[in-house]
Amino acid sequence: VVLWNAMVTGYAENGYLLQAREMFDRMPHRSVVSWNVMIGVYAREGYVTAARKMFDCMGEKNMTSWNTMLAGYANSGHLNEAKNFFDKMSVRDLVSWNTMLQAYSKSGTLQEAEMIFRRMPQWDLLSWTSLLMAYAQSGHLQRSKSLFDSMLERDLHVWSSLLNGYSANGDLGNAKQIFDHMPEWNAVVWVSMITAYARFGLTQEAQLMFDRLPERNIVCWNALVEGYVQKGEVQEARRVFD
RNA sequence: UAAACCUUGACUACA
Repeated sequence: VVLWNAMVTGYAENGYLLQAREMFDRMPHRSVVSWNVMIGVYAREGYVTAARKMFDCMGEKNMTSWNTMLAGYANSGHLNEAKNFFDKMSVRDLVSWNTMLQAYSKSGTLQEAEMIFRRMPQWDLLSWTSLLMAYAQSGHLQRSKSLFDSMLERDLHVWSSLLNGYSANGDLGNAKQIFDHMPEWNAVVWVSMITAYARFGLTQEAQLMFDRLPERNIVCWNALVEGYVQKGEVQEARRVFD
């Protein structure tokens, strides 16, 4: 059964939704995980209704089944369904709470996010990061900063969320400072920084950043080109593009 | 048997 599950997952991850389903149907025996996989697959591909059907059809459910379905609603923008579903859950673990918290953070409803955060029985790094994100995205930069300062554990996601709050709100000075104080960098934070410069017209700063990039992926290039385009420096954009 | 399969977090654009 484990091997079958792995196969189904493998098909789905490579975009072969139909083959995944066919595999699932052909399985001689299905475990809870098999059903969970299919629910996740459908939800991720945007077929939330199909996912829900599977969820209702399956017999024994575990925590992951509920969380997968919840995430399906949350990540496809069905915030109300997510909330209803969440309220119906008789048992909620940290993942359930984090999923709901992130859904609210992403949707910019800061108050709901805070409410969830307060109601949670426990927190982990993801919970704190999500709240930080909620503050950052809604422009409450001082709050995100003090939250950051109170955090003992900080991984790249935490740094990146803080940085992105500054850059998205045009506080380039602080963004740069955070960037310079980071213990390590990856493509995401570079792009965040480049985008910020580009968006606010500092194309030469963006270019400088870009030149310092250790590794460049397509997203980095897009960010730089976009900056030139927005400023109307079409020939520069073209140069980069070529 | 804390060994193999499933669920939650950061960046650009496009859609």
